[in-house]
Amino acid sequence: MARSSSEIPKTYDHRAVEGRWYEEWERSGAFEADPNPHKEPYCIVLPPPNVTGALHMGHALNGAIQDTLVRRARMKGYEALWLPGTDHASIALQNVVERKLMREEGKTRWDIGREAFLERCWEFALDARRTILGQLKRLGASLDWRRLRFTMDERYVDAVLTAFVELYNRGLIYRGNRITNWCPRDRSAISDLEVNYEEVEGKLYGLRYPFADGKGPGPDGKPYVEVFSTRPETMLGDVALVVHPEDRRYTSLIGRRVRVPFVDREIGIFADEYVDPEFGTGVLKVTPAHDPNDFEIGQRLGLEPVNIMNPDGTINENGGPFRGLSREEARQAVVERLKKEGLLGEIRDYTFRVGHCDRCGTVIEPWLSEQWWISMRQLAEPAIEALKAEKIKVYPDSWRRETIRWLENIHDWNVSRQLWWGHRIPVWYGPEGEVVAAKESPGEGWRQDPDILDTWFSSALWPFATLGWPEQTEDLAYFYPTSLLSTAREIMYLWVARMIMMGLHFTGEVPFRKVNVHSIVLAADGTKMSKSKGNVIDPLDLFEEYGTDAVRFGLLYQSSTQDFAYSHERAAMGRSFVTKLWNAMRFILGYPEPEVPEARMSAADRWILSAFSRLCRDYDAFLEECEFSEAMRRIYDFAWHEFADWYIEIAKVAPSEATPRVLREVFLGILRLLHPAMPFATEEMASVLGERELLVRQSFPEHDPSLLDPEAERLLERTKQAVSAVRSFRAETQLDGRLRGRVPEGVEAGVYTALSGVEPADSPGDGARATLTAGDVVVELYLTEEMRRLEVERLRKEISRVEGEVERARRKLSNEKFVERAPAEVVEGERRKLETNSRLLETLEERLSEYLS
RNA sequence: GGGCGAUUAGCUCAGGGGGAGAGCGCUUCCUUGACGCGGAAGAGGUCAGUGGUUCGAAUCCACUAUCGCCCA
Repeated sequence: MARSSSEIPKTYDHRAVEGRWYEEWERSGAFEADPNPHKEPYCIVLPPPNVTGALHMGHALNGAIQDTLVRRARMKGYEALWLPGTDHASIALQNVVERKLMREEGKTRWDIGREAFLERCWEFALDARRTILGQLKRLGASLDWRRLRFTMDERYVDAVLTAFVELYNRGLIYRGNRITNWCPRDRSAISDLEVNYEEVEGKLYGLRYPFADGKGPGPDGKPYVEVFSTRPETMLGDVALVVHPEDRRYTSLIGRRVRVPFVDREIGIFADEYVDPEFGTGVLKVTPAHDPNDFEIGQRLGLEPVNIMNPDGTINENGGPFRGLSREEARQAVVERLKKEGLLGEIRDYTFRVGHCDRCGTVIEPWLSEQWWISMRQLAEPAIEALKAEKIKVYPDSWRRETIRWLENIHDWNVSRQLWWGHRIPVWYGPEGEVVAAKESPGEGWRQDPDILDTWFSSALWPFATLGWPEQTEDLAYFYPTSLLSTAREIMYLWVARMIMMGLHFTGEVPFRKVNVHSIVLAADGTKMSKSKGNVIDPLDLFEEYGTDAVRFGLLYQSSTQDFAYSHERAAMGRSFVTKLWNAMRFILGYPEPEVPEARMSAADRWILSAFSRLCRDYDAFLEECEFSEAMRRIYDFAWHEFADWYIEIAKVAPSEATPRVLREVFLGILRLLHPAMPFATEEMASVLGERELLVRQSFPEHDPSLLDPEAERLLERTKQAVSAVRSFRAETQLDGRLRGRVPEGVEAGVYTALSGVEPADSPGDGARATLTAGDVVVELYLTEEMRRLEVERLRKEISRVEGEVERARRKLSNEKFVERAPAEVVEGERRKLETNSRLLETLEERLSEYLS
């Protein structure tokens, strides 16, 4: 039921509206989607947020993007499913819970044991999940909540175990003793992608290894070999020294033996191509258990690694006198004792890069340990093919090529973690030393592997496991492959590439047809938002202050391929836009609605309908190509600067019989187009306007070519220019009063007269005449005699401007090569410009000479 | 070290071979019955620099500088 405008407040009150509409949408089942043979499917799976934190600006942006696409698809008649879920975030959540445990009870996870610890994790996860899901509702996310998934759900766990067992049985998963990125605090391996390298200012220590073979001093006459290293403590695990085979300085060293101080071990000196003769002394120490390159050298030389460290980063029994010390203490102690024994050489300042744990910041130890690995080469091949063949489109495309590059250089994936919160590896060790992979224990006396899987192993199955895989469900058949995945680029490798590989492996199809890689929302100062910098904006605060739609619009408006700084200013812009629309609605409510059958349309009516129809076409195309920023710019511009600034003004002063209908129709069209991006405010406005059906269920406006009317558009364009010319004239001359003038040719007379306020007249009488130019329109105003001098001045200025135009076109056209090689329409355009400007110039000069005579 | 991207109005950003655009900010005017979270009219850019390709370059190419982000 429509209300009259006087009862409606001047501003839209988001606080009173948003919650109500979300409930209404949910109640009416607007977000529910099920296999429907009469409709085309459209499906997006929500990148599952971690159950560790709250909604941040990145979630808000990505949510706005996905919601816009899903709501649009729904309105376009697709069976559109946006599937919600959350991720258990193994290492991240475990870290949070461990810290909490330490803070509140002073205990570690080992103090309370695996079972009790997992209980705490569950408690925390369920609680955090409630928070973040509630926040997604605040965002307006049109998710089908009946289908909520969690990576630790029973069914999901089954999918994870099924996938592991299948890969294992195909020989794609193997166990290997290799160098891993070890986090001593977590006491777990982590993946390459979870290591952050940072530059640190450190030292390079000269370490001296005395000869132990009794063959006298080295080529430099010294009784030892000096080697430079940033990590003296690792010498305890040295198994060899190496020099470059072509390094003449050291040829005589090859084959000799030296003593490793403190641990009573003699090691040989070998040749290996890996050595950089330019670095340090050109001699390298080899510690295979604590460096990936050394590990490889050790293998080439056939030497047993010596592991000197415990899982917690302390020195183990192989470290001789340093046993029990931490890495840092051991370094100090080794250096001191070397010094005492005269085995310490030069110490230099040295900057190098050290890996830190992505989650807890601890310095990563490259450490030899037994882990489960997935061979990636075979899995990557089909993914590379699919990306090359563009079976998956990526926006922007540069990320498709980046992902291919990464896949082409892929390393095997370490999937085991020595953590507790997550999917326990379904490998069982039998009493006779058997090893099998199975979802359940093969029987009495079998022991399950204590490790769990990398979180990304389970996330890699997300697009199909959420739809029921490994069962061949109706959902899976209907909604898979999904339509699109929207994500931040920082997880392209970590997650997206792996979903593609796993999707192709387990279902034979790509998991999604499109990938949208969205920008990063930076803080107002242009740097990354971070808690430590204190520049984080909480989207919930913005929702509260400006309204959710305003924030969403602001985000989409700035979301192109570049990262962007988001500030209150953008949200304020969105809010102003909502207010503008709101007041347009109030105007329409108060606008009379005479019932005129077969009402004739004016040129202005045809113009706005034509422009609207073009908007429908362009706006939809931009959304299709994930160009959200451009789409928002278009509709903002149309709604504000065409519809409100001009059409509403025309409706006030020069309406036709059809204007009430067109006014309402176009405005409702704008609301429908905008609904996917700004769901709450548009739904509210449609309701206030008395729409019976919820906007969320209405259809998306389609481009209607029969409404295109280039002639009406040209006519109104000229009329607007003429009106603006008069307004400029008024502002410049400060002539506020009534103006008379001839109605220019080629404009819509009624509109021009009403909006310019120029009273039509046929002649200037005794007075002066002002000649204004507006594009190719000449506007004549009749002025009093006193205005003559002013007009002479104005005319001179105008003439010199137009002369410039004529000169410019003439120069271009006199360039033979231009006429010859430029496209015909460009040349034609210049000719037209020359012609109209010449005519204009003639008119202006005529006027001037009249005045001067 | 390798790769990718950016450098456009005071600020935040679009655009992407054929006369520089938006929002905010700034100036002047407006209590016009949709809207001051507004209206009208303005001011303000050798589109980072240097070469090149082209009839024509802010736009394409190369190099340089500065700043990001990825990967070693």
